[in-house]
Amino acid sequence: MKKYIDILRKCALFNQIEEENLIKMLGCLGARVESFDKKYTIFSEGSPAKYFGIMLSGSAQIIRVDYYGNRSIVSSIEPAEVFCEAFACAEVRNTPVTVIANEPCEVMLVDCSHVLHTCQNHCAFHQQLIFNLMKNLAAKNIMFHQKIEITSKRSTREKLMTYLMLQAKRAGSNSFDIPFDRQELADYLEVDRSGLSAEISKLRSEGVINSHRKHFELL
Amino acid sequence: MKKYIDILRKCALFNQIEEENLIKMLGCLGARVESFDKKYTIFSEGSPAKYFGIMLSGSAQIIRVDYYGNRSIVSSIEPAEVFCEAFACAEVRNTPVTVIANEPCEVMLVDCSHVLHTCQNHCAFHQQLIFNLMKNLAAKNIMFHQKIEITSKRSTREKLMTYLMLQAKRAGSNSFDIPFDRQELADYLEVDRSGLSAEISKLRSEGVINSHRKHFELL
DNA sequence: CTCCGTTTGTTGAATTTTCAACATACTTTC
DNA sequence: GAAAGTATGTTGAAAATTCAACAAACGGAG
Repeated sequence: MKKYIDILRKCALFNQIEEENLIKMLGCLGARVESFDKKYTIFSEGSPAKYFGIMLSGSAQIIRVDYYGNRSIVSSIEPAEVFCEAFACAEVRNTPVTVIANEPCEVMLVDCSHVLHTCQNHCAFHQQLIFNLMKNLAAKNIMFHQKIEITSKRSTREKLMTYLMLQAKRAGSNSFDIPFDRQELADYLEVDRSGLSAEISKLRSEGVINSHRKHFELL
Repeated sequence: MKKYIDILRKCALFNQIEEENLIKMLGCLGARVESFDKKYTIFSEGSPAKYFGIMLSGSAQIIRVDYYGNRSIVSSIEPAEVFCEAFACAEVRNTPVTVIANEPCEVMLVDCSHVLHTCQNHCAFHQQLIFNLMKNLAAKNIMFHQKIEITSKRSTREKLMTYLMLQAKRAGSNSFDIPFDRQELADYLEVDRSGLSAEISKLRSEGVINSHRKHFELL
C-alpha cells in the first residue's frame, strides 16, 4: 500500500490524518487495489453499492446509458478523487450508474460499511473519516449544482460557454484543456456531437474562442 | 421550540437523537425560526452560505435564474427537509441558488459552523449530527442523480415520463400529485411550458396517462 | 353567482436540434 | 512512412422545441 501513499494524501477523504495512521487505517478499512484497462467496467449499473472507489492513477467516467443506447456522462474521475461514495453511504441497494475506465487505471476499493460502522479496533480516526466524507459529499453536491447550471441552459451554445467558463475559472486561466473529446463533451453537455462541433466552429469564426481538440482558449 | 418537536423528529438530521436531547441541542446550535410569506426569498443567490434551513411547515423551491430571466427549478422543499446544507457544509463563500417560499412557511435556521465545529458544551450528540448530515448529503446526491437522469433525456416526452415514473415509484402508486404547476414542472424538466402542455395532452389522448392539473395517473 | 386574475391548453411560425452521410484531420500500428 | 482506424468538421433534410398569441378552464374574492 505504501506506493500509493502520495496520491492518497491528496485525497480529501484522508484530510487531517497522519501518514502513519493512514496506513493502519487502510488495514481497518479492508481496502484493496484493482487495476482496469481502458474501457473496462469498474462498477456497473444495478450492482450492489457496497464499495466506493478512490482513483489512484488514470481516469474514468461516470456514465448512464438509457434503453435507446444514448450515453450521458455524469462526471469524469481524476486521480485522488473518491467516487460512488454517495450510493454506498446512503446504503442504497444498487448503483444507478456505470463507471468505465477512460485509460488504464488503478482503483482503491473500500467497503463502505467499514467506514460507516465503527471497526472492531475502535480506530481513533473514524470520526475524522466520517467528517471528511461529509465534506466530500457536500463538495460533490456543489459539483452537481454546477452540472445542472450547465445542462439547464437551453441551447448548445449556452451550455458550451457555461461549461468553458467554469473550466477556465477552475484552471485559473483562459487557456486550458478539457478531459473530454468531442463525443464525450457532447454526452456531458447532453447535446448532439455534430451540432456541438458546428457551434465550436462558429464560436471560433466569431473570435469568441480558440480551440484545437481538447485545448480551449477564451478570447 | 417545543411546538416544532413533532416535525423535527421527522427530520433526517436528528435521527437517533432522543427528544429531550434534541431540545438541548437546538440551544447549542443557536437555531432560530423565521416565517416567510408566499413568494418571499428565504436565501438569495450570492448571499453568504452561513446557515442551512429546515422546513417546519409550508414548502419552498430551490431555483436558479440566468441573465435572460429563464428560471430553472432545482428541487422543491417539503416539511422536515433540510436545505442548503451542502453550501454551508462545504464552507463556500456564497450560495449559488435562490430559495423562494412557495406558500407561507416556517423555517428553522441553523448556523452551520455550530454543527461542523464542536460546541463549547462538548455536546455528546455532535458526532451523531455529523453522521446524520453525511447520510443526508449522500441522499441528496442520489436525488441529483435522479434529476440528471430526468433532464438528460433529449425529448420533452421522455423527460416527462421519466419524471412521472419516478414520482409514481416514490408515491408507491400509479395515482399521485406532483408539487408543481405546469410552468414549474416545465422549469424543473427544463422544457417549454406550452410544449409540455401539448405533450401531456398527447399522452392523455394516447391513453398513456390521465391527468388533471397537479394530479397524474399512469395507465 | 359573477367577475377577474391566473393557470392550462392549443395552434402555427420561427428557430434550433438532431440525424445521417460524408469529407477531412489526426493517431496509432506495423 | 504508409495504412488503417478514430476523431472532428461540414452539410442539408427531418424532427422537435421554442416562442407568441390567444382560447378555455379554473379558483378565489366579493
